[in-house]
Amino acid sequence: MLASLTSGNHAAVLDRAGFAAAHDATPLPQIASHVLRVARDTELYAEGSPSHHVYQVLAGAVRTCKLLGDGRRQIGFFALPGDWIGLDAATRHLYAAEAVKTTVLLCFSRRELDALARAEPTAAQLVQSVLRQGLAAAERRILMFGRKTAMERMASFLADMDARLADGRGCFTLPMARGDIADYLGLTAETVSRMLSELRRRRAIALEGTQSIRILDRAWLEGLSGEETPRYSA
Amino acid sequence: MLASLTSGNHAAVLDRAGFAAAHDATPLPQIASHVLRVARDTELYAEGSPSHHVYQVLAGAVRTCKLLGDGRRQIGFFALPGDWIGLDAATRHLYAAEAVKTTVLLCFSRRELDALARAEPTAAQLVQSVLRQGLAAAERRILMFGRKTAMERMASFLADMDARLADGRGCFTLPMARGDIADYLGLTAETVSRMLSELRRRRAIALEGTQSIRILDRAWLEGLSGEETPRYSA
DNA sequence: CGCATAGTTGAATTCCCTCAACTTGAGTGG
DNA sequence: CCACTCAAGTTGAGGGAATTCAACTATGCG
Repeated sequence: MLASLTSGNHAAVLDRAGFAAAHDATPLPQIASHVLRVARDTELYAEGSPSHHVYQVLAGAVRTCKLLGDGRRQIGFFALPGDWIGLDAATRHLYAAEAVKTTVLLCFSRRELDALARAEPTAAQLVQSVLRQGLAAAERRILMFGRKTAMERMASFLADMDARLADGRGCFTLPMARGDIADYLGLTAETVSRMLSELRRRRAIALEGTQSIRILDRAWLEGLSGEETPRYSA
Repeated sequence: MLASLTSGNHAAVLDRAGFAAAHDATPLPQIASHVLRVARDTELYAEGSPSHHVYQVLAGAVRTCKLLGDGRRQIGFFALPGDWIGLDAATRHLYAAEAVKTTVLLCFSRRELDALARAEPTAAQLVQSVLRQGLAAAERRILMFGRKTAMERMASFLADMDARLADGRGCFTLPMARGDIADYLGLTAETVSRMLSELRRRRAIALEGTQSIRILDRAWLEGLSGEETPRYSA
């Protein structure tokens, strides 16, 4: 069942021993799943490959990405613990999925999930909800790409990461490198570096090493990220 | 029922007379709907407003858009005949929706649609499929925004419009103005105009008036749009 | 400790935006 | 039907934000 998944990459399938504990994390305990541990830069599935499995991240981080002919790369999104991957594909994956660092995932059979969704309205609603959230995230990103400057993109990214992985005191460790952030934001690694330096100079953030970030001035950062047009307030 | 929808804009609600014919166009004949005719620039719903209705375009065109504080505008997508609008919102609309020109729509109650989706697996699957297609479109756009040049964006846009509204001989009439295209592609109206002129000079397209376009060299156009990395070919 | 990779900083370039002038075209009323 | 008007579109010149290219500095791993 996992042959197609493991072939061509270095994914290691854990046995069902370490399965029970992790299993509680998913709201779909009815159908079979495997826990998967994959190393940094391992490809979960290729761009354009048929969609046989769906994953939920338990630990680590995954990037979805797409390449243009000349090597330009775009990262679709970063999946962090709790996030789903591969649910968007109807039959084939538009983007590839790769582990940003050592990552643990739950792997579901797409066919079983579809069957469950047909039989169980609750499961169908879960799928619908995940899709809707993905669409909302994509739409926010479209605004960001179309109309935001490099600094505004950086601020939006940091605000997002702060919301998704901060410890409560505004501290978090980025799982991904500068180049990944650049390809996610539609910038270059140099520009990302410049923006981070600029933010540090203005005391909006503090950097410890290259991956650890502390948000010092969240209000200013969110102001920078541009969002603010509640024409509707009912 | 339609009070909340018509208040604050100039939408005119047609009576149920012209309803039967249009009704056949939707795959959801089980639940109540109204046919709506709205004038150019009419707002269907505002950015951030609660999501009470869902629409399907029968004729005309709708743009979804979002404004930043300083007036920068981003268009999310253009809904053409057959397309759904407002299904992406969980509770509130992220983007506003406005008619690009005189437009006829089918209007469904969100509550009824949700109820139907809960009761009828077929309806749930339709919703899921619309969401998935929307997500796929958004992901293509993310790639476009992140990594494509002005000319590549223009070529992608023309290829998309060609696929969605051409008459078979590569002729179609754009429903939207240059400024709308610009805000859709994350460019300025001037740049859109320059790219179109450039494409005409290179004999890739022919312009008749400002809205009518004929694709002359589809292959070259699609090459320009950048997509071409089938790493996977099974 | 030394090497390789990742990150930072600077200088020059490029692509697109801004601003401005001009042209086209659609709609209106004489 | 034509002239008028105003919005929309086109084209050019100049400027700015982000990229590219290159050098240098950290960082982490054997």
